[in-house]
Amino acid sequence: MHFEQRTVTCGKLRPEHAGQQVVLNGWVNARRDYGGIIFLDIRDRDGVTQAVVDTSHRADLGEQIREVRSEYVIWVKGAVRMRENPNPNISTGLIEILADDIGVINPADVTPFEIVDDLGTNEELRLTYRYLDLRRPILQKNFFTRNKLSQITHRFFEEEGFVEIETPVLTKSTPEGARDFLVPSRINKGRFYALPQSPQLFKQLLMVSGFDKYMQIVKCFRDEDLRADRQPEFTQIDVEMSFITQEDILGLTERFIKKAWKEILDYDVTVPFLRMPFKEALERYGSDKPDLRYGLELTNVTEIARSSSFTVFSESVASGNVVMALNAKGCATFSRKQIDELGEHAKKYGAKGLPWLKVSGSEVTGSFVKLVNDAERDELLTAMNAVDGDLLLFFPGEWERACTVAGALRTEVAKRTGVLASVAGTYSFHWVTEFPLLEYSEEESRWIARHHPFTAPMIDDVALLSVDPTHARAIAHDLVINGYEAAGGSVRIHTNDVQTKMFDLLGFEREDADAKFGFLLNALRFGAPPHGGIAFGFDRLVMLLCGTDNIRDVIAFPKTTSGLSLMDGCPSDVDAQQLTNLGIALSKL
RNA sequence: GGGAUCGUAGCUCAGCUGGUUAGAGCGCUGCCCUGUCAAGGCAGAGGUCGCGGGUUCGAGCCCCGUCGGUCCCGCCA
Repeated sequence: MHFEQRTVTCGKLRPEHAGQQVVLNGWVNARRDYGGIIFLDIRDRDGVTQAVVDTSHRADLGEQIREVRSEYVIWVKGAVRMRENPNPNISTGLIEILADDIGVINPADVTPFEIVDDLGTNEELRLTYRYLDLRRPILQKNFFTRNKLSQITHRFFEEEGFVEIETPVLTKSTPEGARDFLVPSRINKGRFYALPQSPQLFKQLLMVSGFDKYMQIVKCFRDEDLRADRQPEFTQIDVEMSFITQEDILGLTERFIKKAWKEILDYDVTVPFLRMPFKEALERYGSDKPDLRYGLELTNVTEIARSSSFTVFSESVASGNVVMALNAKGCATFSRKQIDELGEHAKKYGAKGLPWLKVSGSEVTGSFVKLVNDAERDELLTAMNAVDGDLLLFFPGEWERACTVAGALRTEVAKRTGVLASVAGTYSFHWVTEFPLLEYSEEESRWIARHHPFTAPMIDDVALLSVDPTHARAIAHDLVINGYEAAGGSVRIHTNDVQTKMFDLLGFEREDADAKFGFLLNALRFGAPPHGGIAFGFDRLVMLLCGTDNIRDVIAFPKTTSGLSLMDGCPSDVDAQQLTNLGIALSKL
């Protein structure tokens, strides 16, 4: 079809262009037809410009655009002129194009949903027609932000002396950590590549090679269940550096985040970030990635509970557990039903119940108020700074579990009371450090690495490894932004003997460790420099910068929470011949 | 692996304790209209109530199964 090529995009024209002859190309955003005069809003990625077809100006044009409807691709030629009635809502609202000529480049069927920003359409349909969903300006904006962060990242790390090196996508399956996506090998039947969960070992090997400072914006793959902020394939900014201490990694990260927030949001980030040991984060906020934009801190009331006449408390403490507590400020107005809902929420996180007290005027009521004497009751109130109107929630249980449940309720209370909404548009950045190196897996009856098995223990805690591994801390660091784990990393083990010891501790037989990680253990024998690094969740950073809590809003073609792509229908069946070539037979499902 | 919730017109939804011909707004189609930008007026088309089975005289509604979306727990070194 004939079309005249644009001379300008749809967001550029301003009053100073009045009188100029221009050509626009784009999609019809809206048609407003008055018979003798027809308005067409033309949209491209740059904006929207109004074109006017005036039949008193060109009598034939009305017929020419008779069929033109929303989402037709058209061209319009005409002169820029000032509007009689300006539209303050769009950047080109002061001007319009008086059409001298106009033509259809490509017609469009009626779209399954309207291409507007405030769309109520369900995500299922949007993902099926993702290419139409992506026409919406609000979504396009996210991808311009994503691109901007990508460019800033490359620029920043290059200026800091980093070299970007690509690591393999077809790699070796490793037993620790997330489930791998497997790729069958045709040439080596019965054997499989794994898609990388992260380039962890490769970047460490690059340090052994002497590249000193490596970075990569890289796709990673984890075959685990999805969430609002988790996709099976996602993008990381992967960073590793040599001859450094943890301080160097934290400092570098702070400079990077400060630059990104400044350039994209013109937001001044204060550095250095607050640092909080893992234990403190759990104890005060009930999470290893707490949202510090608001308070609502927890209180540990274990010592008061120890001698409580409320046996749920005293027996919990007697068995070595704790009692954590949350003062839900101003929530005494919650109905019995609302408190029950909080109880249900607590149960999801493994709580058995949710003891509570309510302070209304001089009266204290609650689920266990009759079981404790006034002195103990007042002691609890004092410890928690309770005043009239407060609702107090209690969480007896094993320390980490109790803290986690309390933390989940802290978030829930912040949501319900509007505290969370009140901090929208603000940011809190902090480090969580001193993570436990190991945790005991009841399921596997062995120690497993909390971060990963290549994380170095804190110098002070090396001696603990052989006597009290539970309390050994790692030189690890998570960057938390608004309650999201935005980045995580560590200083790595760089000697063969410590790495061997670590594998011993994790219950690997020597032969087994050699078979799985022998290449790393070998590399550490040939002069590995001390090194460490960090990996940023690129998609999550973009989410935060775009102000969305849905990771699918910043990934062009995402999967649903069951791992399907509704648009192209993957994963899909394959031909029997393909399976034969790979030496694969499917068992009955 | 588990829990919650949703699926009715192209879209967003309503549809009572099961009861005649399943409704509304937007969109769509046609006509009218020269200053709108959520245009307006008039008229009209459009439904296998996700799918399969069951209960019942009768099912959008109840039961069982199944597919799919979303959110969460487990999981995510």
